[in-house]
Amino acid sequence: MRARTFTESGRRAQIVRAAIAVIAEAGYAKASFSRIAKQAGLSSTGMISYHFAGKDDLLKACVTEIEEITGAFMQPRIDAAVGHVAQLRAFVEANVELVGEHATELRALIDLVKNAGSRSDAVDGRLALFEEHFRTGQAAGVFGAFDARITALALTTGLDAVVATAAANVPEPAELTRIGRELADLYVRATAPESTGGPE
Amino acid sequence: MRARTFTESGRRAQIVRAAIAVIAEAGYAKASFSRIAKQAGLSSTGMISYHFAGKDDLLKACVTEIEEITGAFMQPRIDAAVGHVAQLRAFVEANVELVGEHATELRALIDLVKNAGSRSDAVDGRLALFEEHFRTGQAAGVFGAFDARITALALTTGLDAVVATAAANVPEPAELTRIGRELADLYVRATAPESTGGPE
Amino acid sequence: MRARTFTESGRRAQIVRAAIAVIAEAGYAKASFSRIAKQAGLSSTGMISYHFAGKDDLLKACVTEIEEITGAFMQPRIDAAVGHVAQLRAFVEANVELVGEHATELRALIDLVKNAGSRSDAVDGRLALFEEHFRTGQAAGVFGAFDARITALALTTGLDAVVATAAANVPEPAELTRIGRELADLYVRATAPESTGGPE
Amino acid sequence: MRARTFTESGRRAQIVRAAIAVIAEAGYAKASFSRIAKQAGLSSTGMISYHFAGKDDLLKACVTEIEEITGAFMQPRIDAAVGHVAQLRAFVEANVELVGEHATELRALIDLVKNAGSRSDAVDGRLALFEEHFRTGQAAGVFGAFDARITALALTTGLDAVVATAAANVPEPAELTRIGRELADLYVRATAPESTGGPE
DNA sequence: TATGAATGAGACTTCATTCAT
DNA sequence: CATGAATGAAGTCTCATTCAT
Repeated sequence: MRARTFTESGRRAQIVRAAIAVIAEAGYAKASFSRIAKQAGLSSTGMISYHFAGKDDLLKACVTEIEEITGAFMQPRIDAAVGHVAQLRAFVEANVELVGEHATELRALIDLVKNAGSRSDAVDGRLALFEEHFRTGQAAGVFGAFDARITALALTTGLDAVVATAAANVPEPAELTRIGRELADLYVRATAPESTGGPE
Repeated sequence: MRARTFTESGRRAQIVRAAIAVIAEAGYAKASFSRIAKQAGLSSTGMISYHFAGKDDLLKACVTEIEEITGAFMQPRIDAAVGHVAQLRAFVEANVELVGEHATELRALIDLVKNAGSRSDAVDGRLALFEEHFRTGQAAGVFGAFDARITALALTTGLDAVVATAAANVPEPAELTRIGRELADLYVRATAPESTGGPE
Repeated sequence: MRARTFTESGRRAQIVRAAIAVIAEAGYAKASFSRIAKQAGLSSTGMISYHFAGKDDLLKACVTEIEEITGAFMQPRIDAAVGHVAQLRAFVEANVELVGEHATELRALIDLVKNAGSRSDAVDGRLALFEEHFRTGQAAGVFGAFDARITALALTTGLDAVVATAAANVPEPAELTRIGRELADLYVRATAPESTGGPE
Repeated sequence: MRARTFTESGRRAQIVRAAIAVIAEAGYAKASFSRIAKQAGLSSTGMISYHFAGKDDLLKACVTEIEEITGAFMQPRIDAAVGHVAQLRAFVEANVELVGEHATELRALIDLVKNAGSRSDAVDGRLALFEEHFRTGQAAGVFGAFDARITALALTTGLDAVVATAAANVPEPAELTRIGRELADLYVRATAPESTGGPE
């Protein structure tokens, strides 16, 4: 059985899932109404226009759907972590771990966000979240004195790339766990306070 | 007169430059032969098909052209640096600095790579370069024991995002320099050996 | 509550009134079942198809509805006039006066008749009425020796144009009265006997 | 050989003529790119989009084309007339006479103007021309004291209706001449000064 | 080389109508 | 009666590509 979030139901949800599948497999550029209709088992593209105001509307619904799925997976794990560093690590590891369960959705989401143009509240939100997280952590003394915005940008996009690569060719669960730990280590190192062990 | 690399000449080069301009300004999705022809001052798209085997061929030529331009700027700066860490820093700083001189080309390149699908020799090459650089640096003891491939992937894409953001809204030269230094610092921290930092 | 003629009732009448409103506001070409359903507060176009055999059927019902409304207004005024000339004048003045009370319906009617194609019993009827009126008036010596058909055609359509113009931007009642009088004067002049003004 | 005005040439003109034919025969509403392409012997509607910026552009070109044709016929006849009354008569008669040579174009033009929405410079121009003609004629004492605007509106649209009717079922040339004379008589009567018929 | 014309496919959207519930 | 879904056709428009000149 497919996962289904509470915001969608019936044909509308079916179309959204078909769109996600097409975007994940064929890419954003090839995700035409024709392909999506075929994937959804619909006889015409008119049905999509019937359920959605336009292509943007459908794509937004896809993003919303995926974010609900990913949020349901990641949020508890992030909330379970205590402290700024642990939460950073939890976010990274949860995101990579997610590849094991929702590779298709993640591939679609990343492609959607890449080609979002302007309408990317989601990415902007995450970026702002990271930036704010860094700032409060810096105030608490658990992060170094780096530029919060630049760092947030570099680390979130780097995370996306690792996730995308993993999603394109899903590895074993153990390897996935290792990748998440590696990346989290990297980010923890990158954001650690200067203090003692600073070489060079 | 615009810089002209040795691989392109005459109309072909003119079309490539027009394509780069269109991609940078209107985005990959809107970069049709029509727009490119108009930008190039051509009265028909036929000339583009005459000079290029197809759209892919033209886009590849764009990537090649941009890489030569960026390479000419970055390579000397990288070569001037001595040691693995310094070269990593030089690469990052040069890439950010490049925004000041070739924002258009960088915007186009990033859009091109985003929508590359599979055929991204350039990105794969840079990724392999970073990975190899990390491995030899690790052997030399100047980098930590991280996973070279994952780290290369995260850091190169993070760098791209920072460059793209800067290119989309080019800041003052001084600010550009600061951003490069910040990012380089971040990456050096992220890749540094754990405890007794061994210099080189 | 809106006026309701005896031929229509319930949902059917509601749809007809919605259609009239849409045609008047958005124009014949934009009067799709979707728009009409929305205007009628219906959630689906299915109800329209249920109540009407097809689009033509609905449009005919609109014409009928409007004609009853306009007839109820104009007929008493025409009947009150005595003599061919006075009746001509009464028709013209009543029609223009009608703009003050049923501009929406008149705008819709004119648009409907314009795009009638062939099935315009209403217009044909009025044309025949005028023609016959002119003929009997000529026999009575109160009209000149003009061609009744050509004159009827030119005057009825000219009247429509004046009404349409007034309905599109409804003027003050006094101005409306003046326009009606002006136009009636014009038509009386145009149809008067040549030399010795024939009384009646 | 078909008439061809100097503003159009080649395929563009061919498409315009096809569009005019389709509008005249099938009506404005049915004049889709598909029908026009078929009429023009084109294999696809893309060709129309290639030559015209959009449907509006094509329709405007049709109007322009027809106006050149009609203008070439009518203008000399109007210019040959001396005096306001004679020119009014010349305009009416020339317009009706035109049915004998360009019925198709006239039917198309009338349908185009009817569905013009806003972009009807042509009709507005003619209306203004009539209105101004009436005003100057009134100042010269050859027209009565009627409202120039209302009269212009009623007479021009009445003329259109007579022309459209004739064009839909073209009568013999002699009958055409008679219709023109009848209508001109009507209009001259309608606009004549009240009492002492002052000629010119 | 260069042009302009032509093609055929495919894009998104809207429409009137039908039908099961 | 009423709804919402579904259909299939047709609409305008853009695209990459080809070809004769």
